[in-house]
Amino acid sequence: MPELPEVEYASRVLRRAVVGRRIVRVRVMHRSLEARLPPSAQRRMEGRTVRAVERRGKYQLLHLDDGSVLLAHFRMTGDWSIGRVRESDAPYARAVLELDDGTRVTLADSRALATLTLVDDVSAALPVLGPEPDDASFTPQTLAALLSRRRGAIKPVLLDQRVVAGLGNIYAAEALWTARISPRVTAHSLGPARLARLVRAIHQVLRRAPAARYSAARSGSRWNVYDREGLPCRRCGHGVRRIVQAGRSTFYCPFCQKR
DNA sequence: GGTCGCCTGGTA
DNA sequence: TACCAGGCGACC
Repeated sequence: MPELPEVEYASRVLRRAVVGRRIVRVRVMHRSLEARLPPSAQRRMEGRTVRAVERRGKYQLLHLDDGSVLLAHFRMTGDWSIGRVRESDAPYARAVLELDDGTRVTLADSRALATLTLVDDVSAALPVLGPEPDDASFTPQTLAALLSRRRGAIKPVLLDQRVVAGLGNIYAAEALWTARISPRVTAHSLGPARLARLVRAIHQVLRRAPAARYSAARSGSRWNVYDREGLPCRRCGHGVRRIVQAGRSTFYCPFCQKR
């Protein structure tokens, strides 16, 4: 999935295409999606007008005019493809919204892990999410409070959406590199100075993230540590290491990211 | 906390 | 052929 900057960009693309438009037809072309968005929900969406599009963490919320909300989550490989109803389906099309102006919004998702759910009560349906990284409430102090009882390594903790909403595997690694903090440090052991660096680093890596998809450029050249195993650290030249934490790859510089 | 499963595709 | 992948929820 895309992480926060990509989802933010996708939600803007979606907003431009759908707000004020009426959904005339819904199609679901993949079994696992069909289970989450059954024909009854598809029928219910047809004829509804999209009032607004919001983003919360990596979720996109399409507010419909009957009060229901379509929750979209891209997981690893989802994305919107905006086209016209008369065109042939986009590659990896898993679901389609056809709009009254002839626009076709496609959920394109090679791995088919993305989810669409129609809900009446968003707060009941959404998991608890931490602050948005750009929210004023995301500070070294509030982060310290959230980490105070976390005895695990900081990197997997940063992926916990209850701590901060929207960070994923790439930008968690990038932020720790920027803050010169080892991904293996126990979360609650970080003091005020390092927490301040971490908050600043999270802001910085997200702000500098390109809006479009990762695939737009080659990996290894666009990040400071992510996907750079064995390559020299861009800061100190020491070899970047890859370890596995909570089943996910972590890339870091064992020399200049301190424990 | 860690591990697995969900799905499918790209790459070594 | 095997391993890896931007996420996350269920399970121990």
